[in-house]
Amino acid sequence: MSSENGVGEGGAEGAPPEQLALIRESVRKAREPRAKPRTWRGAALAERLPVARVLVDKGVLHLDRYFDYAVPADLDADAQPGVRVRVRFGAGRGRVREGRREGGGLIDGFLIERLPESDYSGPLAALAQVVSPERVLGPELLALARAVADRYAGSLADVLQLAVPPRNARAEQRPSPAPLPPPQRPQPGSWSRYEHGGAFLDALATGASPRAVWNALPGPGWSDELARAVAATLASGRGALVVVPDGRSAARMDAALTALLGEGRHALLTADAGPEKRYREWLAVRRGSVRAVVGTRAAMFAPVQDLGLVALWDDGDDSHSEPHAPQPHARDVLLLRAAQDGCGFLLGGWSCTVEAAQLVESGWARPLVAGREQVRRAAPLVRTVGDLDLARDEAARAARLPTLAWQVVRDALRQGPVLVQVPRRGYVPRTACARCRAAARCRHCSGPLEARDGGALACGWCGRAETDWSCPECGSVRLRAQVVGARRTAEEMGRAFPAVPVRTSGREHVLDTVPAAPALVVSTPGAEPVAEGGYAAALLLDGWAMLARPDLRAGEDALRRWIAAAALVRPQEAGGTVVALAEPTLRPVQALVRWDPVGHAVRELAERAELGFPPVSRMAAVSGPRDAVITFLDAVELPAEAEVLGPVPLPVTPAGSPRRTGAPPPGEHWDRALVRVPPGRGAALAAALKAAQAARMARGGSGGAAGGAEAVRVRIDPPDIG
DNA sequence: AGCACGCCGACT
DNA sequence: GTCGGCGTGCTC
Repeated sequence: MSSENGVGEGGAEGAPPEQLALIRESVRKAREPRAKPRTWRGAALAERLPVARVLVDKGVLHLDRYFDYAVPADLDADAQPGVRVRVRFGAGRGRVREGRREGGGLIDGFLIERLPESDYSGPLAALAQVVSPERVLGPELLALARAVADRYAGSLADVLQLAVPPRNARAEQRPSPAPLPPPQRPQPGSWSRYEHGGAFLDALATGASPRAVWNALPGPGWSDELARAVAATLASGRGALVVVPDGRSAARMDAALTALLGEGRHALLTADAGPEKRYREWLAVRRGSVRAVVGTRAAMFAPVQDLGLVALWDDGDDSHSEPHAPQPHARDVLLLRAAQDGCGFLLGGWSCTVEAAQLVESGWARPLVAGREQVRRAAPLVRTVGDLDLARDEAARAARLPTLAWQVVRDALRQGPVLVQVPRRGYVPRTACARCRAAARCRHCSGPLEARDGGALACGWCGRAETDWSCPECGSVRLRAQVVGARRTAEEMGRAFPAVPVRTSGREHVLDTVPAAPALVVSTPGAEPVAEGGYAAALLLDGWAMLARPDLRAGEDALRRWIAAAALVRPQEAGGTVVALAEPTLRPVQALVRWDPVGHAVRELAERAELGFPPVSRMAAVSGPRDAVITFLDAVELPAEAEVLGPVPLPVTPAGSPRRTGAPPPGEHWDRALVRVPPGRGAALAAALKAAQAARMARGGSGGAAGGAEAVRVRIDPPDIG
């Protein structure tokens, strides 16, 4: 103490400033030995590899790096790479109490690796605890999580929270069953309906890693076909992973796999199993007891050993998009896995997304499709009712149901159940051409035009006003915001066919299946029950509502939902008919009539490339209070080719409305800017945004999600961008 | 987010 | 000469 004072004062009086700084520096140095023993002095350290590199489980970006801890001798055996640990973290420099340095509270982390020494110059704190010796985080999963974090400008800790389920001691105690030997390779089954179906299975069975975009034929065959792809992969001695959008399709896959391979060869990872069961299944996969996995979104990270195939069903379903930070999409996570592990890849659905088309277009994946003859045999007859038909249809005005629709339903009800697809509430379109219903777009950046307060028209992306709009498709200068009362129509349908039972399936009550008996089954998109023997007919009532949405995906989404309903209808040769209330001149409607979702996706892709839309270019959204967004954009060192659109005000969330991820907190005024980069620059964009985010966190900006007024949210691949 | 550090003004 | 304000930066 007195020596400190002596050094500080004796030389400081009247000394020039540089010398003062020098003296302060030496004071600091003089103190170091007391506050920082160079090696940790508590219990004895592990003899070999006494340093543990730890990922501290805090999602904050500037903490997205490893910290070194000393390994006490008594934890040496358990402290292996991949285990969960607890460490003291935070609390500034820490205090010295009873000869030990103590930091702040205990927090969780993962032990990444053991090292002979640390490159950290300070003293190391000791691992406080090895939570359990179970090595949950293997090198492959770590590398995947790292890649996902980079791809989405997020933190490794956030991704690991999605990838590794919470620990459950009881599940860990139970030993997993012994692995079964590989099964026989399966027969091709209905894969023979596809042009290269048999070859695809052969490739998997012989240990190759084919990559395909599979346009599945309508009907119930898909789950058995996917199961055969899994079986072929298992037969090669490798593991397989199938991700499906919801619990119902997971249950179908579960049944198909059990039918083909029996019990015990696959794990089912879905959200509705309890935490213990879920962790037990996950552990069985991680330990190598089970080589095949079927599951919903979270299963995309399942640590399948020696992965030979990743498969995704219906990638256009938005439940494949993870709502938690950094909001990765199952398709992209599986793409990263395929790239990392060099495994097979299968992207399948009845319809086709633009992203799927891009994988084929770029040559990365091969198309796996059926010939026209097979399509004709499997698909129902599709008929449309457009404006012209309605105008000529006197009866429709009285009954509020087009004559054609009424006739088809009446006839079909003699043969079996009829599906009626009605739009979900909340599909409120913005602006579209009043004549041809093409979405109204900004002439500068092709963003969606929105009606502002007072009726002025402005771009939802770049904010530029539009005073002189005319439709580029048909030249009309009139706009409209369309509203459809299809729900009412569906109710009235029940009255139109009073002798027939009406069943409904929607958000609250989702029916899984309906019997083959005649019935009207009214359902919102995505909740359609499967009918035993197929529906005799389907009526699609949501044409305008879906197509007039300002979303980039409006056409693709509408087509996907129509096809999802129509695929449950019997083939045309068995009398199956679909009536769509939609303008037959519109592109998605034509694609439905011709049953050509792939052609539709390919044309959409070409258009997106031309307009600079994702997925051909990559976009990121930056949202938050206007000033924060502007400051942030000022600070980011964007790649040279990046283009910033906006910021523009986001709609204010009304108080009491359901909380949506990405939406501003109720009552707050937020802005959003979009940043767009050309193909190939996505990684650079993500890196730049992440760096800027980390910098602003460190600079005393308040934390991310925790209600900080200054924080901005960064989202790569924002959905609903207009 | 915490929390300790350090550099400034008011006080016994 | 010492106490305590808050602004700044680190957490192995």
